[in-house]
Amino acid sequence: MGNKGKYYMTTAIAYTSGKPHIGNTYEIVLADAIARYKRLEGYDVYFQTGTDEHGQKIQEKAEKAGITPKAYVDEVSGEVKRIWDLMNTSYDSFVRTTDEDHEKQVQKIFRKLYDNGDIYKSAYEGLYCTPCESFWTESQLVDGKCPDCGREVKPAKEEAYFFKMSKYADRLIGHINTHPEFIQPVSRKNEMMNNFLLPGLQDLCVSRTSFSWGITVDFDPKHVVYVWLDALTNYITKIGYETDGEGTELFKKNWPAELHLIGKDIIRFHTIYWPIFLMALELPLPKQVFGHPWLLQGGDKMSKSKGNVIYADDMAELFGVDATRYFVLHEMPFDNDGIITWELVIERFNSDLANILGNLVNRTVSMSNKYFGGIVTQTGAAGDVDADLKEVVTTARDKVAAKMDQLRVADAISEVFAVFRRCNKYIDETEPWVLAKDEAKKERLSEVLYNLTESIVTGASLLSGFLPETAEKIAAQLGTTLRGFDELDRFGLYESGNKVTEKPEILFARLDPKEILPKVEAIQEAQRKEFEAEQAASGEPVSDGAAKAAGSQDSDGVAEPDKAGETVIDIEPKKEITYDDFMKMQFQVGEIIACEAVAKSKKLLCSKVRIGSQVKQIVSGIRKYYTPEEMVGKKVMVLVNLKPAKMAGVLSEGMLLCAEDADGNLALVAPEKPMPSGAEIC
RNA sequence: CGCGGGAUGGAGCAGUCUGGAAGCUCGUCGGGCUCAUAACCCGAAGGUCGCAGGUUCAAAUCCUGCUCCCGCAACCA
Repeated sequence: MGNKGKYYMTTAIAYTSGKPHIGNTYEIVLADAIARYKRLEGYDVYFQTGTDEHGQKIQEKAEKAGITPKAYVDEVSGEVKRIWDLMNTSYDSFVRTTDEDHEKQVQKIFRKLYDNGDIYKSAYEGLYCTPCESFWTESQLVDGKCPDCGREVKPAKEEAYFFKMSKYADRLIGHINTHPEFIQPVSRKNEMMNNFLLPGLQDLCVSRTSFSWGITVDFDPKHVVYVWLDALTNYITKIGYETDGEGTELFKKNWPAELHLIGKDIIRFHTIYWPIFLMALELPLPKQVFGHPWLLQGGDKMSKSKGNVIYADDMAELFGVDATRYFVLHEMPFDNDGIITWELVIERFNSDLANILGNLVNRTVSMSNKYFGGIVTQTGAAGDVDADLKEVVTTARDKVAAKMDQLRVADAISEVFAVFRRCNKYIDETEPWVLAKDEAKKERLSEVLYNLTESIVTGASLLSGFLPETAEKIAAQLGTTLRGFDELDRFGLYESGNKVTEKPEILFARLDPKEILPKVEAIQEAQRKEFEAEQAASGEPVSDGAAKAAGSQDSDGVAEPDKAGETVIDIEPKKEITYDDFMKMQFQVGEIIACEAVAKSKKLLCSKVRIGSQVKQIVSGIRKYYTPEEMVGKKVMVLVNLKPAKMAGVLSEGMLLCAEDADGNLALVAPEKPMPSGAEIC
């Protein structure tokens, strides 16, 4: 295999806030398919992935679970790695941003940029939401309130370090314009240019003081390095970049990267901030950044509480690893989001893997055994249809290569299957079972089976980057090994007289949706239970909660639900309040005199509530649990003096109080004995 | 007017940049075949390319306006 040079590629590092679902897993499978393919082509590939483990969110999650942030990320990072390994991904390096060498180097990078004057100390001014501990800009606010929680924000100031983005903007614009391949797909390039670069870049805040779980700024320890300077730099630190030296051989060999593979949501950071950081460090820029689309769950948003999250390990258990890889690779279009449902997975499995591929291998091997005792011999007894078969087979490699060069992996895999489809057609055209009845046509029959076997070996070799295990299995069944890239445009390399396996193993047994879907239901049920258990666990006292939270993360999605505490749930305790705080809130009994669904919303009901002599309009997110009809006439507990707000365009002047269980099911709270409308609740 | 993405036969998508006979996979129906996992092969039906205008010899494709879905982004008063 000729060496075509080095190929350094990375994925985004996965944020360790929870177990990655199939949408997250897509990226690593896509990356692996590219890495394996590039190796097949003859590149010296270095493939890096890993986990991003710092930040406020993780600090909070760890606190909630009652464990240290490090223990929390160890757990989740392990889970990520487990799934990456399960999916048979051939990464060369799995990095963690909590690795000591990375942290050290990030500190040095931060200092270097500061010493160079690219980073300066200033203050972050903005509108601050105290409960959310977040800054917002004027434009992010919803109705002048925090977009996360809807509460009031107030102007605030936080000391922070900033990076002078504007200094490098012109250079970056120049680079993007002269390197049209830099941002892929190209539609993203325009988005970046028009929305961010051309209007003028704002300086980027690169430190935080509001939380501590991060890499400390060593010369100003109350700051931690904010995510982008921490996370993006893994691409250089973990191959051995040194701020004050040449770096390791690995670094010198591999930087700049050929490809950063990322989700479309973080294109901005990889095509604007990251290149600018590199310019500031006087390093060359990566060759290409590809922002892939997302794999979305059909219809509903994925949510653990609904039990409809699809995880790679559940899929692998039901369908196998290669089938899971096949689905995500095949179903994902190039620049639109893909859709995944269990039904679609079953359909694809049956139609492509079982029918077209598995059955082809099976029938071919069976015929060789039946007619020639498994011996495949090239006799030279050619037929009219052979030429077209050979044409399809020997040109497939370059078609796949053309698609892969554009990173159109789904199209590339379709090109491989075109070979298998052609083989099935070839069987029909040549009718081996007819040839077998005529002793005089024995040589032709042998040639037909040889051509088929040869074609399948080529197809399997092309498939090896996408479905590595299956490709190996096919080669083994045909009594041979997979071919190198240089051999794939030739025909007739299968050794004549070779013997195929006597007992062909079914590669993909057809699936009956009636059998699979109940299993899916069981998985979803287990997921809901697990979610409940986690909710319960996170409210537990610290000592107990730690064990439970860790344990639940360990599970593979079909964990036993927590059987204890059937009807009891604990929630996260809030801060103690004073009696005065309590007295600020006015609760009264209200009678619902009319109620209707809010047209623009799926969840909201709009009620007219009589409270004493006045009537208030109150919007509540309880449509799932109450019909408008059954609401009318109820006497319920109302928080009366809540500041009115608009929801889905409808004004709401108070709040109906509900009890909520771990699943989020709601029940209205009502006085236990009849009370008049307007009665104070105190 | 927050930003962005989408709307193409029953389902999922390509085609739109660079205008020039509506295509792919699945499903349905009909036929063929029996080596094979009720698989395979052939054929057919099925589409006002979201709506309304405009540009053009010609529009799914370009322009303008509109409607509906979705994401950013909320399991929500």
